[in-house]
Amino acid sequence: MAKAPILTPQAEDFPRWYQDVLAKAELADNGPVRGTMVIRPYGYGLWERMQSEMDARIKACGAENVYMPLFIPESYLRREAEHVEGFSPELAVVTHAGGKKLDEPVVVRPTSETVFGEFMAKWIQSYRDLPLLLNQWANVVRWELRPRMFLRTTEFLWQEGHTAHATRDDGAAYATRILLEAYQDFMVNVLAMPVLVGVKTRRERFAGAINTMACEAMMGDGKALQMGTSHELGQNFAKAFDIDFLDAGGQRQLCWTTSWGTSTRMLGGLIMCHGDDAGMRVPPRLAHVQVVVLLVRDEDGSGEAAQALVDRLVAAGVRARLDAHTSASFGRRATDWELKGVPVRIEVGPRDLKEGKVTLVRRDEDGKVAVGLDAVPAAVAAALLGVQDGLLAAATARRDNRTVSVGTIDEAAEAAQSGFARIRWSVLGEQGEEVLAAKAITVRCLQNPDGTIPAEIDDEVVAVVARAY
RNA sequence: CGGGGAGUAGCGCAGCCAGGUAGCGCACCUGCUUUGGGAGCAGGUGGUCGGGAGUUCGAAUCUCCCCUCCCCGACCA
Repeated sequence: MAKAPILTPQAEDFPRWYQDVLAKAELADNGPVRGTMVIRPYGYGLWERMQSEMDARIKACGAENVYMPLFIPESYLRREAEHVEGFSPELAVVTHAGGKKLDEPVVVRPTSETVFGEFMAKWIQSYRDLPLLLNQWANVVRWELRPRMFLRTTEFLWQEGHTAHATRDDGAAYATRILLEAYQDFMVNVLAMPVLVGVKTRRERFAGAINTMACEAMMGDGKALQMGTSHELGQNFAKAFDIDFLDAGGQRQLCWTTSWGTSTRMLGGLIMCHGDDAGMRVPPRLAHVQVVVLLVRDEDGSGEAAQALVDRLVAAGVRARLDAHTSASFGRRATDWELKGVPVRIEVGPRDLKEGKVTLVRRDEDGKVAVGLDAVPAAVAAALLGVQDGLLAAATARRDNRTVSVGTIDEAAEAAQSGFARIRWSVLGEQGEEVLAAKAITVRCLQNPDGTIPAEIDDEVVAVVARAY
């Protein structure tokens, strides 16, 4: 008798599939306040790995971590006109505290450009203080009208970097460096997501920025997800917060600032990029559980053998975990680990052990292979590399198969129903962008024909358009 | 805010029209048999039926008021 599928099949209802994965892989629950979420241990473990990998890359780019307060005076937001206009509709404002009405309302940070601006102004006096490269890991709140778990929640976790530079070129170079060396490198090499990089159109630009760059990924249903952004803020915030310095010639000058962020949204992107009808598929370099050793049944010393195998793998630097819950059936446990997307599973039972073997299964492929006990560490290492490459190759193939180059706006609208469309920006233009926006299609980024970030918007520049989350 | 639905066990739902003191599936607990692909059988735990008022001998069910949530449209990491 055919069993009902564990998850709603992707082809039947992709959003429903996504919700099913969140619940069945024990990633997150809805919080009690609309738009909030409770991140469960398995989901949070993935976020911690993301933090760890991203943090190392950010520090390699020279930035240091700080912590700024959750509460911001409302007046700060008002100092930068575009910024307040962009964010005021989604602010959470505290008007009462300590049992009385506050003289000045306090906003819960939606992002921290303003507080960083205020304090960078204090800390920067001389050109010798530049560049000032700061980052923080924090929660922020934006009162979203239509929340979606991980993708758009009222409160989310992120890192936000804020830097100040002596020249426009230096700021632009740093914003680009973060986008490429921290963000793109992490997304491609750890998350196995082949993100596109490019600049945003004026319509899609961050509130208060003079240039916004982004990493854009394609999800399993062909829609786009912005995975991270890096902004040149010009001198807008420097003007608003008096971030200035004395240059080598003793002249007072305004700084050029940047900001850049990636969030728990990446977790949603990871699920929708690699997941299949059996659940998540977590790339090994990210996975906090890279290998699960599944004890089939505890007989004839198989329990001890499984534990010894886990110990050997851990000693070899593999993030391995033992599943010895033999009170649950084999099939149930195998299914549960597949839902969680653990890259490699090793099945240990008396039948194979009798021949000195165990069974190895890759999450990204069908089929199992028998491996001699002594050969397990090498086989695991090879399998982990294989899954990492396999996931990136599959995501890249899908992105390329579902991206078409078109010559007209109508063709772009048609192509964006199932994937990405590439159209010359000189053909589309801001008017064409409005036409597509009416059909819920947006310009995800502008690129050079070879996929690099354009230094200037010339006739060669290509717009990548798609429906987006 | 505009339009459409729904609130009954942890989750998913039936019961409501034709009032009689709450039921099904999953989950959970106990026992036995199982365990190499979502176990089976038996027994069991768990609900002031979103809140309040009213009608009635009696309300999940009928009436009124309130609250909340979800889905579809305009913003966003």
